[in-house]
Amino acid sequence: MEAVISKSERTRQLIVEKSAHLFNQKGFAGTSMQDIMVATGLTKGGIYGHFDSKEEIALAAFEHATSYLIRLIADKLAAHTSALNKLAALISFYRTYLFTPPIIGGCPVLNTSVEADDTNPQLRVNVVKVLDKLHKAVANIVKQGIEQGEFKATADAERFSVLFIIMVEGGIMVSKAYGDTKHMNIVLQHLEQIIEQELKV
Amino acid sequence: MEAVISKSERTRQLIVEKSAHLFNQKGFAGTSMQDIMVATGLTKGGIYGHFDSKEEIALAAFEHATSYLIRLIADKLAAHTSALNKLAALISFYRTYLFTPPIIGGCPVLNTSVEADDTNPQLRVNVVKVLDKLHKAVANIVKQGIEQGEFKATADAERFSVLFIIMVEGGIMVSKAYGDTKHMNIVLQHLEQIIEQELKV
DNA sequence: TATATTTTAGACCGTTCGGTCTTTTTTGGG
DNA sequence: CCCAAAAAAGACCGAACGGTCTAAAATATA
Repeated sequence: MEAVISKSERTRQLIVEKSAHLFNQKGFAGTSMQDIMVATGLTKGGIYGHFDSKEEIALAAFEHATSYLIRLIADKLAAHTSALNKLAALISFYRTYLFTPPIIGGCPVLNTSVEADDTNPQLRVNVVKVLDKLHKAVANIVKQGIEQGEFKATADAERFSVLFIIMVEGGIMVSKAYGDTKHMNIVLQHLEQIIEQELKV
Repeated sequence: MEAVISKSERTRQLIVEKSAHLFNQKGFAGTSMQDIMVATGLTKGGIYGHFDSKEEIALAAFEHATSYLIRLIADKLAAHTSALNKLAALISFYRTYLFTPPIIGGCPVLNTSVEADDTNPQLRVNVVKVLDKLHKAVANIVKQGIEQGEFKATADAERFSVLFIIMVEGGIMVSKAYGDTKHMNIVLQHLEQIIEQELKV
């Protein structure tokens, strides 16, 4: 039973994909329907046949961008069974993040959060949901590491996860501003140090 | 020789102050001249008599917001001579940051950086300049601490400063998204731990 | 291949955008 | 208090905004 993708569905995905990159670079307010028309090669009618508003496109684009990122990360993690290796894979993922960003324009969670937190409650809620997912994913790795005897029983999974996310997001922001991965590397190296000193048995 | 502030200068400052808050909450693209007109109580003519474009207002607003923040921080630091106390004052400053943000809408450096890095080269350059100032300020405290014998001679001032800025900015972003200072507190507590373990003699 | 249905084109809508310009008002030095 | 200079008002501009709607084209089913 192969999933037959209708023309409509393909067009919808095209709009979502192209918009995700636009919103990630120029923001919601900074992206016009004209931009989306040019990027997709569609006209107004072609776009509004699939979405009721620009806002609806933005929500779908954020969902697309973040679920894609989460899938990428999940794939990286699935390649390892050791918690230590999983964390190493995560760090390696973010080390190449700025060189080859999966979605152009940096981190959609960071970008959307900063733009939406004071202006778009719906998007803000969705940002929090993604942050929660990431948080649980990292914390679960640590918990698993404890169970597997790789990490100290006293290791604080929640705390490490919060530090991890904050450092990665902060690192992306600063490195992107400078256009230099130096800062990102420093922070990732520090995370490795925390793993070594605070987590590992 | 008292500085006599002309009417013109007072109006200009009003525009800059009000705009700084608007841009910090809604972003550059998300703030309209109409918004600025309402916030200042001025009309188009009154505003464009002082600035040539919305962009020029944004540049002045960013300069205003960041120099105000830097002044606030400098004041906090000036109250102490010990490097340890200076760092403690800095951490205390950011602990209350989210409760009582000096400029509504979070951190102007974070907000402007995220919006401008792909869209506004001029603003991006100014963001980097402010980040450099902050970086040097923090690094200098550590260097001073080394000279004063408070910190280990091997302490890496540059590295600590990078970590400090990244953690604070990341912490603001995440805490603001959640609407909860929990994450900010975790990261600040971790910074205290770094000071304790890596800097202090 | 005929045809009902779905999808897309693109003209069109009212509104708002950033910005200009002339007129009126306010300011402040003499 | 006068009056030249400075500042602010607000009507106005063309362009761009998000969104609608009908006609045309493409699609999918029988």
